[in-house]
Amino acid sequence: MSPRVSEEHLKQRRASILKAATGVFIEHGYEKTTMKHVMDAAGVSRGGLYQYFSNKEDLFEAILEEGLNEEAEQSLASLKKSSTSYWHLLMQIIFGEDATPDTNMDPLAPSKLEFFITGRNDERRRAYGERRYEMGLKIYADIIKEGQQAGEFRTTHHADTIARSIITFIDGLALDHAILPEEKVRLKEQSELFVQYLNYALIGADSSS
Amino acid sequence: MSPRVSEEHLKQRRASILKAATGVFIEHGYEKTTMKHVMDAAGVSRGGLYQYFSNKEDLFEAILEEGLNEEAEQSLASLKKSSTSYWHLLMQIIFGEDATPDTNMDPLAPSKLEFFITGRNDERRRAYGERRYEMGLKIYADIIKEGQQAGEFRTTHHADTIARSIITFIDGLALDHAILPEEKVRLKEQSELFVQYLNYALIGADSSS
DNA sequence: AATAAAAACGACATAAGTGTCGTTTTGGGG
DNA sequence: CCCCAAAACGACACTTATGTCGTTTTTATT
Repeated sequence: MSPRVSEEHLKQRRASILKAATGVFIEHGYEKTTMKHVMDAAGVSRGGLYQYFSNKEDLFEAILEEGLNEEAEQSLASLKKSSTSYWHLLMQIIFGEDATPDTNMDPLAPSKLEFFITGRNDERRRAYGERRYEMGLKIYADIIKEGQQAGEFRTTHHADTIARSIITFIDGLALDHAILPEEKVRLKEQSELFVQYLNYALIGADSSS
Repeated sequence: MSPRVSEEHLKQRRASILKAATGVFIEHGYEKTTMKHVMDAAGVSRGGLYQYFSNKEDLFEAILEEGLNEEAEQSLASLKKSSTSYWHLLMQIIFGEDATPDTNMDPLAPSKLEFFITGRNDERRRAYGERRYEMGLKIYADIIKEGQQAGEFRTTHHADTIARSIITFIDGLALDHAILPEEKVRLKEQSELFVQYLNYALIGADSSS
């Protein structure tokens, strides 16, 4: 009675599968990728793959979960550097470290949209999507509320409504970006305009930065 | 040599299939519906169905095309009643006849999103999506430009960028609405906030209507 | 080295959907 | 009333993906 098998290097294998799978999902999208694709990309057999993940949905959720952890860390890190202002903090969370609209997007975003849209009639998937939405919503809403309490943001609008609008806008951009070629979306211009919008809703002045 | 078969009642059958298919797509979404579903819903045999539509994609595009015609008519009709103002016209096109944000959404919208997202790697589908995007864009952009030329709208922003943002916002709402339950999206509140901003961006005043 | 637990493998049985094609039915013209 | 083109049918062959399961290979412990 001793754990005769390998140790925590199961983690490595699992991670390697997850990494390969991520690449596959990025390339083919959620619906179109098959376990075969993942097997080939990860260099693992059918049985081997199923030992770690019982199906595609399970696999994809594992990837989502990973991303969630990273995000959580990052936003926490940002929060700690929030010395400047709530506005800057908000920009950081939306646009990343440099707090400025750029042309980068999560390459997995299209697959995520697929995952939730095509699964919208599935009880479980729907509930999962809602949980994630709530989490994202809370992050934005909390900051806005704090900013309002600190007097930095005006209280003309409900923090909640504005937070929802942020998500809606980001989702819209992700969607358009998934479907249309780079040139047609104009990520940067639209983001800048959106920042102005936020500035208008939160501060009221006309200088966005 | 005489057209021995039925006459324009082919149209009726085609229309009836299309109608049934629309219902199926609304219920199951694009990816999940099968030709079998449509066959059953339309009360037509496999061979019969394939006589009218060579596959699911063909079928769905036929539905899209139908909608496009209706839209074109409607927006044209609206255009003719544009006596009031460009602002009102814009609101009408975005929110429909009564020009006010409500809670209604195209029930087929989720399936449309699916169709274009899952097909984003398909040359043909992608091109089709882009064409539709351009069409929508043009409608908004033209009105905004006209409004600017007429002096009703200010020219602070490119009409094009604003038009793109309108589409992005609508897409975002459609996406969230597809995934989340009614209560969580807050269609109305979000739309009202967006309208306020549009008003601000196009006119500058703070009274939205 | 021996060994045993379990990790990895891959063939297989199953399931589901697709598009075709030969046959049957139908309806309008002769 | 007959006829035949084509409309409608539905069985079929094919394809593709899934998840399981008995077998083989590792690998850490003894």
